[in-house]
Amino acid sequence: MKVGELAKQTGISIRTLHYYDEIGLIKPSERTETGHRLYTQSDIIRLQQIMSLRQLGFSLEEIRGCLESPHFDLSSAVNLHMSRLQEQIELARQIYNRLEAIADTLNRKEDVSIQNLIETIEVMTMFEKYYTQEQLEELKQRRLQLGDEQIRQGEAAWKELISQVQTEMKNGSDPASETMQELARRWMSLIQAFTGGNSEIEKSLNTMYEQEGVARASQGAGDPETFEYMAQAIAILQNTR
Amino acid sequence: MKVGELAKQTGISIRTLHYYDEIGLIKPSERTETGHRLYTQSDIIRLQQIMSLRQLGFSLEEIRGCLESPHFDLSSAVNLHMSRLQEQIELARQIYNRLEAIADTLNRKEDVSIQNLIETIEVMTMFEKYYTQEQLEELKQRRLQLGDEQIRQGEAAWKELISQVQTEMKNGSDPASETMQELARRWMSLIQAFTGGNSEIEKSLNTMYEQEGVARASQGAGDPETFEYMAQAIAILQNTR
DNA sequence: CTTGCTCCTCACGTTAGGTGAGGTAATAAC
DNA sequence: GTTATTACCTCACCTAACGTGAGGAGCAAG
Repeated sequence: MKVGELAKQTGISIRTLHYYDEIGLIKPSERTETGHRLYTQSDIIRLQQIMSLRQLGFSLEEIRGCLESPHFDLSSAVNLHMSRLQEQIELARQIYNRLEAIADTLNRKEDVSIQNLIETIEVMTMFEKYYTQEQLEELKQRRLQLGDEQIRQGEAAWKELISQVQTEMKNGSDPASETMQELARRWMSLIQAFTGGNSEIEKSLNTMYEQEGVARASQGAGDPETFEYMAQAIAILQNTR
Repeated sequence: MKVGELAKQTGISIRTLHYYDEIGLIKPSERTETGHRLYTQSDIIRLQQIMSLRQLGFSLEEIRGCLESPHFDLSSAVNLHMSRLQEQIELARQIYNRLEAIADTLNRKEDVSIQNLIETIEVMTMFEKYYTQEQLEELKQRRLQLGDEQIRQGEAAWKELISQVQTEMKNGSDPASETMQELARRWMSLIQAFTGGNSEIEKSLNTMYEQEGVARASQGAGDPETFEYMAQAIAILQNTR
Protein backbone atom coordinates (compact mmCIF):
# COMPACT_ATOMS: atom_id res chain seq x y z
CA MET A 1 0.00 0.00 0.00
CA LYS A 2 1.33 3.44 -0.95
CA VAL A 3 1.34 6.45 1.36
CA GLY A 4 -1.63 8.19 -0.20
CA GLU A 5 -3.89 5.23 0.22
CA LEU A 6 -2.70 4.54 3.75
CA ALA A 7 -3.23 8.18 4.63
CA LYS A 8 -6.76 8.07 3.29
CA GLN A 9 -7.58 4.87 5.17
CA THR A 10 -6.14 5.90 8.52
CA GLY A 11 -6.82 9.62 8.41
CA ILE A 12 -3.15 10.30 9.13
CA SER A 13 -1.53 12.93 6.94
CA ILE A 14 1.09 11.99 4.39
CA ARG A 15 3.51 14.38 6.01
CA THR A 16 3.06 12.61 9.34
CA LEU A 17 3.84 9.27 7.72
CA HIS A 18 6.91 10.80 6.12
CA TYR A 19 7.90 12.22 9.47
CA TYR A 20 7.48 8.91 11.29
CA ASP A 21 9.64 7.34 8.60
CA GLU A 22 12.22 10.09 8.99
CA ILE A 23 12.56 9.59 12.75
CA GLY A 24 12.51 5.83 12.32
CA LEU A 25 9.19 5.17 14.06
CA ILE A 26 7.79 3.24 11.12
CA LYS A 27 9.97 2.65 8.14
CA PRO A 28 7.84 0.99 5.45
CA SER A 29 9.15 -2.53 4.92
CA GLU A 30 9.45 -2.03 1.20
CA ARG A 31 10.05 0.58 -1.45
CA THR A 32 9.52 0.50 -5.20
CA GLU A 33 12.59 0.85 -7.43
CA THR A 34 11.72 4.50 -7.86
CA GLY A 35 11.63 5.07 -4.12
CA HIS A 36 7.89 5.06 -3.46
CA ARG A 37 7.03 3.81 0.02
CA LEU A 38 5.15 0.50 0.25
CA TYR A 39 3.51 -0.32 3.58
CA THR A 40 2.86 -4.00 4.34
CA GLN A 41 0.21 -5.44 6.62
CA SER A 42 2.58 -5.58 9.58
CA ASP A 43 3.52 -1.94 9.02
CA ILE A 44 -0.15 -1.05 9.23
CA ILE A 45 -0.55 -2.96 12.48
CA ARG A 46 2.41 -1.13 13.94
CA LEU A 47 0.96 2.16 12.78
CA GLN A 48 -2.30 1.36 14.54
CA GLN A 49 -0.41 0.61 17.71
CA ILE A 50 1.33 3.95 17.41
CA MET A 51 -1.98 5.71 16.90
CA SER A 52 -3.46 4.03 19.96
CA LEU A 53 -0.60 5.22 22.13
CA ARG A 54 -0.66 8.67 20.55
CA GLN A 55 -4.34 9.07 21.36
CA LEU A 56 -3.46 8.57 24.99
CA GLY A 57 -1.09 11.52 24.74
CA PHE A 58 2.24 9.71 24.85
CA SER A 59 5.14 11.42 23.10
CA LEU A 60 6.61 9.82 20.00
CA GLU A 61 9.80 9.20 21.94
CA GLU A 62 7.90 7.28 24.61
CA ILE A 63 6.03 5.34 21.95
CA ARG A 64 9.30 4.41 20.31
CA GLY A 65 10.71 3.15 23.62
CA CYS A 66 7.49 1.27 24.21
CA LEU A 67 7.53 -0.51 20.87
CA GLU A 68 11.27 -1.06 20.53
CA SER A 69 12.24 -2.74 23.76
CA PRO A 70 9.99 -5.67 24.60
CA HIS A 71 10.33 -5.19 28.36
CA PHE A 72 9.80 -1.49 28.62
CA ASP A 73 8.39 -0.56 32.03
CA LEU A 74 4.85 0.04 30.94
CA SER A 75 3.07 0.47 34.25
CA SER A 76 5.47 3.16 35.39
CA ALA A 77 5.12 4.90 32.02
CA VAL A 78 1.35 4.83 32.41
CA ASN A 79 1.60 6.04 35.99
CA LEU A 80 3.97 8.83 35.04
CA HIS A 81 1.66 9.91 32.29
CA MET A 82 -1.30 9.86 34.63
CA SER A 83 0.41 12.08 37.15
CA ARG A 84 1.42 14.47 34.37
CA LEU A 85 -2.20 14.63 33.27
CA GLN A 86 -3.34 15.10 36.84
CA GLU A 87 -1.05 18.11 37.21
CA GLN A 88 -2.12 19.50 33.87
CA ILE A 89 -5.78 19.22 34.77
CA GLU A 90 -5.20 20.79 38.16
CA LEU A 91 -3.35 23.75 36.65
CA ALA A 92 -5.92 24.25 33.90
CA ARG A 93 -8.71 24.16 36.43
CA GLN A 94 -6.99 26.76 38.60
CA ILE A 95 -6.52 29.06 35.65
CA TYR A 96 -10.10 28.48 34.63
CA ASN A 97 -11.33 29.50 38.07
CA ARG A 98 -9.24 32.65 37.91
CA LEU A 99 -10.56 33.51 34.48
CA GLU A 100 -14.07 32.88 35.69
CA ALA A 101 -13.61 35.40 38.49
CA ILE A 102 -12.03 37.86 36.08
CA ALA A 103 -14.83 37.50 33.55
CA ASP A 104 -17.26 37.97 36.41
CA THR A 105 -15.63 41.24 37.44
CA LEU A 106 -15.25 42.47 33.86
CA ASN A 107 -18.91 41.86 33.17
CA ARG A 108 -19.85 44.32 35.89
CA LYS A 109 -17.79 47.15 34.36
CA GLU A 110 -18.88 49.22 31.39
CA ASP A 111 -15.58 50.08 29.74
CA VAL A 112 -13.30 47.10 29.84
CA SER A 113 -9.84 48.52 29.31
CA ILE A 114 -6.63 46.59 29.45
CA GLN A 115 -5.65 48.49 32.58
CA ASN A 116 -8.88 47.27 34.07
CA LEU A 117 -8.06 43.67 33.26
CA ILE A 118 -4.57 43.94 34.67
CA GLU A 119 -5.89 45.47 37.87
CA THR A 120 -8.41 42.67 38.19
CA ILE A 121 -5.67 40.12 37.73
CA GLU A 122 -3.55 41.79 40.36
CA VAL A 123 -6.44 41.89 42.79
CA MET A 124 -7.11 38.22 42.10
CA THR A 125 -3.49 37.36 42.75
CA MET A 126 -3.54 39.38 45.95
CA PHE A 127 -6.71 37.66 47.08
CA GLU A 128 -5.26 34.24 46.40
CA LYS A 129 -2.36 35.21 48.63
CA TYR A 130 -4.45 36.09 51.67
CA TYR A 131 -7.58 33.96 51.45
CA THR A 132 -7.65 30.20 51.63
CA GLN A 133 -9.17 28.06 48.88
CA GLU A 134 -12.31 27.54 50.94
CA GLN A 135 -12.70 31.21 51.76
CA LEU A 136 -12.45 32.11 48.08
CA GLU A 137 -15.06 29.51 47.31
CA GLU A 138 -17.35 30.97 49.99
CA LEU A 139 -16.88 34.48 48.63
CA LYS A 140 -17.70 33.24 45.14
CA GLN A 141 -20.85 31.54 46.34
CA ARG A 142 -21.93 34.74 48.10
CA ARG A 143 -21.29 36.72 44.93
CA LEU A 144 -23.44 34.28 42.99
CA GLN A 145 -26.22 34.56 45.56
CA LEU A 146 -26.16 38.34 45.58
CA GLY A 147 -26.07 38.77 41.83
CA ASP A 148 -24.37 41.46 39.75
CA GLU A 149 -26.77 44.25 40.60
CA GLN A 150 -26.38 43.88 44.35
CA ILE A 151 -22.60 43.82 44.04
CA ARG A 152 -22.59 46.95 41.89
CA GLN A 153 -24.75 48.61 44.54
CA GLY A 154 -22.36 47.48 47.25
CA GLU A 155 -19.39 48.93 45.38
CA ALA A 156 -21.24 52.21 44.89
CA ALA A 157 -22.15 52.24 48.57
CA TRP A 158 -18.49 51.90 49.54
CA LYS A 159 -17.49 54.75 47.26
CA GLU A 160 -20.21 56.97 48.65
CA LEU A 161 -19.39 56.07 52.24
CA ILE A 162 -15.68 56.70 51.86
CA SER A 163 -16.27 60.05 50.25
CA GLN A 164 -18.61 61.03 53.13
CA VAL A 165 -15.97 60.02 55.67
CA GLN A 166 -13.38 62.07 53.80
CA THR A 167 -15.68 65.09 53.95
CA GLU A 168 -16.15 64.69 57.72
CA MET A 169 -12.42 64.35 58.18
CA LYS A 170 -11.75 67.52 56.19
CA ASN A 171 -14.35 69.33 58.30
CA GLY A 172 -12.48 68.21 61.39
CA SER A 173 -15.48 66.36 62.86
CA ASP A 174 -14.94 64.44 66.07
CA PRO A 175 -14.84 60.66 65.42
CA ALA A 176 -17.23 60.41 68.35
CA SER A 177 -19.77 62.73 66.73
CA GLU A 178 -23.19 61.28 65.97
CA THR A 179 -22.62 61.69 62.18
CA MET A 180 -19.36 59.76 62.30
CA GLN A 181 -20.81 57.11 64.59
CA GLU A 182 -23.59 56.59 62.08
CA LEU A 183 -21.04 56.30 59.26
CA ALA A 184 -19.05 53.83 61.38
CA ARG A 185 -22.17 51.68 61.82
CA ARG A 186 -22.71 51.78 58.06
CA TRP A 187 -19.04 50.83 57.53
CA MET A 188 -19.36 47.83 59.82
CA SER A 189 -22.48 46.67 58.06
CA LEU A 190 -20.79 46.82 54.66
CA ILE A 191 -17.88 44.76 55.97
CA GLN A 192 -20.42 42.35 57.40
CA ALA A 193 -22.04 42.10 53.98
CA PHE A 194 -18.68 41.18 52.46
CA THR A 195 -17.52 38.68 55.09
CA GLY A 196 -20.99 37.21 55.55
CA GLY A 197 -20.18 37.08 59.25
CA ASN A 198 -17.31 34.66 58.72
CA SER A 199 -14.68 35.83 61.20
CA GLU A 200 -11.90 33.92 59.40
CA ILE A 201 -12.62 35.88 56.24
CA GLU A 202 -12.57 39.08 58.27
CA LYS A 203 -9.18 38.09 59.67
CA SER A 204 -7.81 37.45 56.18
CA LEU A 205 -9.22 40.78 55.06
CA ASN A 206 -7.45 42.59 57.91
CA THR A 207 -4.19 40.78 57.25
CA MET A 208 -4.38 41.85 53.63
CA TYR A 209 -4.92 45.49 54.55
CA GLU A 210 -2.02 45.37 57.00
CA GLN A 211 0.39 43.66 54.65
CA GLU A 212 -0.47 45.34 51.39
CA GLY A 213 -1.40 48.78 52.66
CA VAL A 214 -4.73 50.51 52.35
CA ALA A 215 -4.22 51.86 48.85
CA ARG A 216 -3.50 48.49 47.22
CA ALA A 217 -5.92 46.45 49.30
CA SER A 218 -8.82 48.81 48.65
CA GLN A 219 -7.94 49.01 44.98
CA GLY A 220 -7.36 52.72 45.20
CA ALA A 221 -10.71 53.41 46.80
CA GLY A 222 -9.33 54.67 50.09
CA ASP A 223 -6.23 56.19 51.67
CA PRO A 224 -4.46 55.41 54.96
CA GLU A 225 -5.58 58.63 56.66
CA THR A 226 -9.26 58.05 56.02
CA PHE A 227 -8.97 54.48 57.23
CA GLU A 228 -7.11 55.55 60.38
CA TYR A 229 -9.80 58.15 61.06
CA MET A 230 -12.52 55.57 60.58
CA ALA A 231 -10.65 53.12 62.82
CA GLN A 232 -10.90 55.67 65.63
CA ALA A 233 -14.62 56.11 65.08
CA ILE A 234 -15.13 52.35 65.10
CA ALA A 235 -13.10 51.96 68.29
CA ILE A 236 -15.33 54.52 70.01
CA LEU A 237 -18.46 52.86 68.64
CA GLN A 238 -17.40 49.49 69.99
CA ASN A 239 -16.43 50.88 73.41
CA THR A 240 -19.72 52.62 73.94
CA ARG A 241 -21.70 49.56 73.01
CA MET B 1 17.93 48.75 35.62
CA LYS B 2 20.01 46.26 33.63
CA VAL B 3 18.80 42.86 32.48
CA GLY B 4 20.60 40.84 35.13
CA GLU B 5 19.08 42.77 37.96
CA LEU B 6 15.63 42.75 36.41
CA ALA B 7 15.91 39.03 35.85
CA LYS B 8 16.87 38.47 39.48
CA GLN B 9 14.01 40.62 40.75
CA THR B 10 11.29 39.17 38.57
CA GLY B 11 12.51 35.60 38.31
CA ILE B 12 12.33 35.83 34.52
CA SER B 13 15.34 34.51 32.64
CA ILE B 14 17.66 36.88 30.80
CA ARG B 15 17.08 34.93 27.63
CA THR B 16 13.34 35.49 27.98
CA LEU B 17 13.87 39.22 28.34
CA HIS B 18 16.10 39.16 25.26
CA TYR B 19 13.45 37.20 23.43
CA TYR B 20 10.67 39.61 24.38
CA ASP B 21 12.89 42.43 23.15
CA GLU B 22 13.56 40.53 19.93
CA ILE B 23 9.88 40.03 19.14
CA GLY B 24 9.11 43.58 20.21
CA LEU B 25 7.00 42.75 23.23
CA ILE B 26 9.06 44.94 25.55
CA LYS B 27 11.87 46.95 24.09
CA PRO B 28 13.75 48.60 26.98
CA SER B 29 13.23 52.35 26.70
CA GLU B 30 16.92 53.03 26.86
CA ARG B 31 20.28 51.58 26.06
CA THR B 32 23.76 52.58 27.21
CA GLU B 33 26.20 53.77 24.55
CA THR B 34 27.69 50.30 24.53
CA GLY B 35 24.34 48.70 23.86
CA HIS B 36 23.44 47.41 27.32
CA ARG B 37 19.68 47.31 27.92
CA LEU B 38 18.29 49.72 30.50
CA TYR B 39 14.76 49.05 31.75
CA THR B 40 12.86 52.01 33.17
CA GLN B 41 10.04 51.90 35.71
CA SER B 42 7.37 51.91 33.01
CA ASP B 43 9.11 49.00 31.28
CA ILE B 44 8.92 47.07 34.51
CA ILE B 45 5.22 47.79 34.86
CA ARG B 46 4.64 46.58 31.33
CA LEU B 47 6.65 43.47 32.07
CA GLN B 48 4.50 42.76 35.09
CA GLN B 49 1.40 43.13 32.98
CA ILE B 50 2.85 40.67 30.53
CA MET B 51 3.61 38.21 33.30
CA SER B 52 0.08 38.49 34.65
CA LEU B 53 -1.38 37.64 31.28
CA ARG B 54 1.18 34.89 30.72
CA GLN B 55 0.23 33.22 33.99
CA LEU B 56 -3.31 32.98 32.70
CA GLY B 57 -2.01 31.05 29.73
CA PHE B 58 -2.39 33.65 27.01
CA SER B 59 0.02 33.38 24.09
CA LEU B 60 2.60 36.10 23.57
CA GLU B 61 0.80 37.08 20.39
CA GLU B 62 -2.46 37.57 22.27
CA ILE B 63 -0.68 39.53 24.96
CA ARG B 64 0.84 41.77 22.34
CA GLY B 65 -2.55 42.46 20.80
CA CYS B 66 -3.96 43.07 24.24
CA LEU B 67 -1.32 45.62 25.18
CA GLU B 68 -0.86 47.31 21.81
CA SER B 69 -4.36 48.28 20.80
CA PRO B 70 -6.24 50.10 23.56
CA HIS B 71 -9.63 48.77 22.53
CA PHE B 72 -8.80 45.13 22.07
CA ASP B 73 -11.86 42.97 22.63
CA LEU B 74 -10.93 41.68 26.05
CA SER B 75 -14.08 39.89 27.10
CA SER B 76 -14.17 37.81 23.96
CA ALA B 77 -10.48 37.03 24.37
CA VAL B 78 -11.16 35.88 27.92
CA ASN B 79 -14.18 33.89 26.82
CA LEU B 80 -12.27 32.28 23.98
CA HIS B 81 -9.51 31.33 26.34
CA MET B 82 -11.99 29.91 28.82
CA SER B 83 -13.58 27.71 26.21
CA ARG B 84 -10.16 26.54 25.07
CA LEU B 85 -9.33 25.61 28.64
CA GLN B 86 -12.68 23.90 29.05
CA GLU B 87 -11.97 21.72 26.03
CA GLN B 88 -8.45 21.01 27.18
CA ILE B 89 -9.66 19.96 30.63
CA GLU B 90 -12.38 17.80 29.14
CA LEU B 91 -9.94 16.04 26.84
CA ALA B 92 -7.36 15.53 29.57
CA ARG B 93 -10.00 14.12 31.85
CA GLN B 94 -11.18 11.69 29.20
CA ILE B 95 -7.65 10.48 28.61
CA TYR B 96 -7.11 10.22 32.33
CA ASN B 97 -10.17 8.03 32.70
CA ARG B 98 -8.97 5.80 29.92
CA LEU B 99 -5.53 5.51 31.47
CA GLU B 100 -7.11 4.73 34.80
CA ALA B 101 -9.01 1.82 33.28
CA ILE B 102 -5.89 0.67 31.49
CA ALA B 103 -3.76 0.83 34.62
CA ASP B 104 -6.51 -1.07 36.39
CA THR B 105 -6.44 -3.85 33.83
CA LEU B 106 -2.66 -3.95 33.66
CA ASN B 107 -2.39 -4.28 37.44
CA ARG B 108 -4.34 -7.53 37.27
CA LYS B 109 -1.93 -9.14 34.81
CA GLU B 110 1.44 -10.57 35.70
CA ASP B 111 3.46 -10.01 32.57
CA VAL B 112 2.64 -6.60 31.15
CA SER B 113 3.79 -6.75 27.55
CA ILE B 114 3.31 -4.07 24.97
CA GLN B 115 0.94 -6.34 23.08
CA ASN B 116 -1.06 -6.56 26.26
CA LEU B 117 -1.27 -2.79 26.55
CA ILE B 118 -2.32 -2.36 22.95
CA GLU B 119 -5.01 -4.99 23.35
CA THR B 120 -6.29 -3.24 26.45
CA ILE B 121 -6.42 0.04 24.58
CA GLU B 122 -8.32 -1.57 21.74
CA VAL B 123 -10.78 -3.12 24.15
CA MET B 124 -11.22 0.24 25.85
CA THR B 125 -11.87 1.92 22.52
CA MET B 126 -14.36 -0.78 21.61
CA PHE B 127 -16.13 -0.40 24.96
CA GLU B 128 -16.37 3.34 24.52
CA LYS B 129 -18.03 2.71 21.20
CA TYR B 130 -20.82 0.52 22.57
CA TYR B 131 -21.41 1.64 26.15
CA THR B 132 -22.68 5.04 27.16
CA GLN B 133 -20.75 7.28 29.54
CA GLU B 134 -23.07 6.34 32.40
CA GLN B 135 -22.81 2.64 31.71
CA LEU B 136 -19.02 2.82 31.72
CA GLU B 137 -19.18 4.65 35.03
CA GLU B 138 -21.47 2.00 36.46
CA LEU B 139 -19.15 -0.78 35.30
CA LYS B 140 -16.21 1.03 36.87
CA GLN B 141 -18.04 1.39 40.18
CA ARG B 142 -18.86 -2.30 40.14
CA ARG B 143 -15.22 -3.14 39.46
CA LEU B 144 -14.20 -1.01 42.40
CA GLN B 145 -16.74 -2.71 44.65
CA LEU B 146 -15.69 -6.21 43.61
CA GLY B 147 -11.96 -5.60 43.90
CA ASP B 148 -9.10 -7.07 41.88
CA GLU B 149 -9.25 -10.54 43.35
CA GLN B 150 -12.93 -11.07 42.57
CA ILE B 151 -12.42 -9.87 39.01
CA ARG B 152 -9.48 -12.17 38.49
CA GLN B 153 -11.66 -15.01 39.77
CA GLY B 154 -14.42 -13.97 37.39
CA GLU B 155 -12.06 -13.99 34.44
CA ALA B 156 -10.74 -17.40 35.44
CA ALA B 157 -14.32 -18.65 35.81
CA TRP B 158 -15.12 -17.53 32.25
CA LYS B 159 -12.08 -19.31 30.87
CA GLU B 160 -12.91 -22.48 32.70
CA LEU B 161 -16.56 -22.34 31.67
CA ILE B 162 -15.81 -21.77 28.01
CA SER B 163 -13.34 -24.61 27.95
CA GLN B 164 -15.95 -26.92 29.53
CA VAL B 165 -18.51 -25.89 26.94
CA GLN B 166 -16.01 -26.57 24.16
CA THR B 167 -15.41 -30.05 25.57
CA GLU B 168 -19.15 -30.76 25.62
CA MET B 169 -19.48 -29.51 22.07
CA LYS B 170 -16.65 -31.75 20.90
CA ASN B 171 -18.28 -34.70 22.63
CA GLY B 172 -21.44 -33.94 20.71
CA SER B 173 -23.56 -33.46 23.87
CA ASP B 174 -27.15 -32.36 23.41
CA PRO B 175 -27.62 -28.69 24.38
CA ALA B 176 -30.63 -29.89 26.34
CA SER B 177 -28.53 -32.33 28.42
CA GLU B 178 -28.41 -31.79 32.14
CA THR B 179 -24.65 -31.00 31.99
CA MET B 180 -25.13 -28.32 29.37
CA GLN B 181 -28.16 -26.87 31.12
CA GLU B 182 -26.07 -26.54 34.27
CA LEU B 183 -23.30 -24.81 32.26
CA ALA B 184 -25.90 -22.51 30.72
CA ARG B 185 -27.13 -21.53 34.18
CA ARG B 186 -23.54 -20.83 35.18
CA TRP B 187 -23.10 -18.74 31.98
CA MET B 188 -26.17 -16.69 32.75
CA SER B 189 -24.98 -16.02 36.26
CA LEU B 190 -21.57 -14.81 35.06
CA ILE B 191 -23.26 -12.43 32.63
CA GLN B 192 -25.47 -11.29 35.50
CA ALA B 193 -22.34 -10.64 37.57
CA PHE B 194 -20.96 -8.44 34.78
CA THR B 195 -24.12 -6.50 33.97
CA GLY B 196 -25.22 -6.23 37.58
CA GLY B 197 -28.75 -6.85 36.37
CA ASN B 198 -28.74 -3.66 34.29
CA SER B 199 -30.62 -4.63 31.14
CA GLU B 200 -29.27 -1.62 29.21
CA ILE B 201 -25.74 -2.81 29.83
CA GLU B 202 -26.75 -6.27 28.68
CA LYS B 203 -28.18 -4.76 25.49
CA SER B 204 -24.96 -2.88 24.82
CA LEU B 205 -23.01 -6.05 25.45
CA ASN B 206 -25.11 -7.95 22.94
CA THR B 207 -24.80 -5.18 20.35
CA MET B 208 -21.05 -5.28 20.75
CA TYR B 209 -20.92 -9.04 20.20
CA GLU B 210 -23.14 -8.75 17.13
CA GLN B 211 -21.24 -5.87 15.57
CA GLU B 212 -17.68 -6.81 16.42
CA GLY B 213 -17.99 -10.58 16.25
CA VAL B 214 -17.38 -13.06 19.03
CA ALA B 215 -13.61 -13.24 18.67
CA ARG B 216 -12.97 -9.51 19.06
CA ALA B 217 -15.67 -8.85 21.63
CA SER B 218 -14.56 -11.70 23.88
CA GLN B 219 -10.93 -10.70 23.48
CA GLY B 220 -10.07 -14.01 21.93
CA ALA B 221 -11.60 -16.01 24.75
CA GLY B 222 -14.30 -17.62 22.67
CA ASP B 223 -15.23 -18.57 19.13
CA PRO B 224 -18.49 -18.19 17.18
CA GLU B 225 -19.28 -21.92 17.20
CA THR B 226 -19.03 -22.26 20.96
CA PHE B 227 -21.20 -19.18 21.44
CA GLU B 228 -23.79 -20.48 18.98
CA TYR B 229 -23.85 -23.81 20.78
CA MET B 230 -24.29 -22.06 24.13
CA ALA B 231 -27.02 -19.86 22.65
CA GLN B 232 -29.01 -23.00 21.86
CA ALA B 233 -28.56 -24.33 25.38
CA ILE B 234 -29.68 -20.99 26.83
CA ALA B 235 -32.73 -20.88 24.58
CA ILE B 236 -33.76 -24.32 25.80
CA LEU B 237 -33.10 -23.32 29.42
CA GLN B 238 -35.32 -20.29 29.09
CA ASN B 239 -38.13 -22.18 27.36
CA THR B 240 -38.30 -24.89 30.00
CA ARG B 241 -38.38 -22.38 32.79
C1' DC C 1 2.71 13.67 -26.24
C1' DT C 2 0.37 16.00 -22.99
C1' DT C 3 -2.56 16.30 -18.93
C1' DG C 4 -3.41 15.41 -14.25
C1' DC C 5 -2.57 12.94 -10.32
C1' DT C 6 0.68 10.96 -6.97
C1' DC C 7 5.09 10.43 -5.26
C1' DC C 8 9.90 11.89 -3.85
C1' DT C 9 13.31 14.95 -1.13
C1' DC C 10 14.66 19.36 0.67
C1' DA C 11 13.98 22.94 3.55
C1' DC C 12 11.89 26.61 6.15
C1' DG C 13 7.99 27.94 9.60
C1' DT C 14 5.55 27.24 13.91
C1' DT C 15 6.00 28.30 20.30
C1' DA C 16 8.54 30.08 23.78
C1' DG C 17 12.38 30.24 24.82
C1' DG C 18 17.34 26.97 26.28
C1' DT C 19 22.04 26.55 25.54
C1' DG C 20 26.41 27.65 24.10
C1' DA C 21 30.12 30.33 21.36
C1' DG C 22 32.83 34.19 20.78
C1' DG C 23 33.53 38.85 21.86
C1' DT C 24 33.09 43.31 24.55
C1' DA C 25 32.05 46.21 28.92
C1' DA C 26 32.12 47.17 33.68
C1' DT C 27 33.97 46.44 38.01
C1' DA C 28 36.77 44.53 41.81
C1' DA C 29 41.26 43.11 43.38
C1' DC C 30 46.08 43.68 43.46
C1' DG D 1 47.81 50.36 35.80
C1' DT D 2 46.96 45.67 35.10
C1' DT D 3 44.47 41.64 35.78
C1' DA D 4 40.56 38.64 36.98
C1' DT D 5 35.89 38.17 37.36
C1' DT D 6 31.52 39.08 36.28
C1' DA D 7 27.87 40.99 33.30
C1' DC D 8 26.49 41.98 28.93
C1' DC D 9 26.13 41.77 23.74
C1' DT D 10 24.84 39.24 19.27
C1' DC D 11 24.64 35.17 16.53
C1' DA D 12 22.98 30.86 15.79
C1' DC D 13 21.42 26.26 16.40
C1' DC D 14 18.07 23.14 19.31
C1' DT D 15 13.54 21.57 21.05
C1' DA D 16 8.04 18.54 19.28
C1' DA D 17 5.32 17.27 15.90
C1' DC D 18 4.37 18.19 12.24
C1' DG D 19 2.36 22.07 8.11
C1' DT D 20 3.36 24.05 3.94
C1' DG D 21 5.31 24.93 0.03
C1' DA D 22 9.25 24.22 -3.95
C1' DG D 23 11.10 21.69 -7.54
C1' DG D 24 11.40 17.41 -9.78
C1' DA D 25 10.15 12.63 -11.08
C1' DG D 26 6.72 8.51 -11.70
C1' DC D 27 2.43 6.81 -13.59
C1' DA D 28 -2.11 6.11 -15.88
C1' DA D 29 -5.39 7.98 -19.39
C1' DG D 30 -6.71 10.32 -23.64
